[in-house]
Amino acid sequence: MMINSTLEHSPTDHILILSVPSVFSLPAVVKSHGWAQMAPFEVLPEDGLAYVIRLGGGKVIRFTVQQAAEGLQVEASDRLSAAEQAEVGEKVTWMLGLEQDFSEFYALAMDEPKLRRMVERRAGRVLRSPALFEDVIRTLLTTNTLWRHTLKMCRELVRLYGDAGRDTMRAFPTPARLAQVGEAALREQVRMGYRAPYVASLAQAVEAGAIDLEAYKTSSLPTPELRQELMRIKGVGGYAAANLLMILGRYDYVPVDSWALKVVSAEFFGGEPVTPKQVLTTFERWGCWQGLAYWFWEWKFD
DNA sequence: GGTAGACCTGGACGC
DNA sequence: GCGTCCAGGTCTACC
Repeated sequence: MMINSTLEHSPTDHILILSVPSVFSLPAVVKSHGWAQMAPFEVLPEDGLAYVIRLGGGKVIRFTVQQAAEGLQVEASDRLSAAEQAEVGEKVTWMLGLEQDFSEFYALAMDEPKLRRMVERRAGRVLRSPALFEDVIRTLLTTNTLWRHTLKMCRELVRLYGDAGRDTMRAFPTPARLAQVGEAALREQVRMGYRAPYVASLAQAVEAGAIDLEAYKTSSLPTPELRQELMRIKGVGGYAAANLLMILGRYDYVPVDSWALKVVSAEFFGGEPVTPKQVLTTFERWGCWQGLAYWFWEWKFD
């Protein structure tokens, strides 16, 4: 797919400057959720970001992103051709959600004390992987396990099956590679457990062209229908679908997990146990922004 | 539409 | 060292 890149100029053949929206914060994107802790992402000092990417031509590079006075400075580990610079610019634009506008939500959120701080922090964008395939896999790895296990599975996936670049850098594995690796190896080497068949079958479907995840980025489907499409992927239930919809810039659903039950209980129900339905009802009033309102709510439980 | 049980891993805990 | 329990979403079968 094509994202309108905000590439402003390239001072050298490995440094790009991207223009950013007037309301934007790189630290807010980096801290938006746990993706920045997952390989091959890396959090840099002062909330910069590094990522190892496999470009369309197969070249594997590492790039860093830092917020600078003139915009975002993207520095690659290798010299890039003009086409590669454009590709990196396009990917970073998508990953940081530079095309998104939150002014409508901010206007509503400023009237809610529990959301005012996120507006002041210029938050709202959630960090994305360059390809939706990668975000679906990451999301599958977050389900039904502890965070440290999620991080371990992702790290092993990249270490064992990611394409190698210079030094020790490795990119996230391609669908083709994971399709070839297969379920048994994912189960035994990555310790994915019952998630292994889900990851293997998704990789095979993407590789065979049976599912076009990238098309979802620009899909004109209404959100409920897009949600149904996502939930046709084995292993993607209500929570995972809502999470992926947020990544796709659709905020009509709240990703209800055990944490949501806990914080909503503490915040709105005096600590009494709540059902997923009660969580959804609590944020219903935020309409097409309810996912964001939930995600950036200033929980007293935090 | 709602519910129960199985699916896995890895850490904590008791013996 | 071994066994048991628990946390964490989704799937499937069943009502």
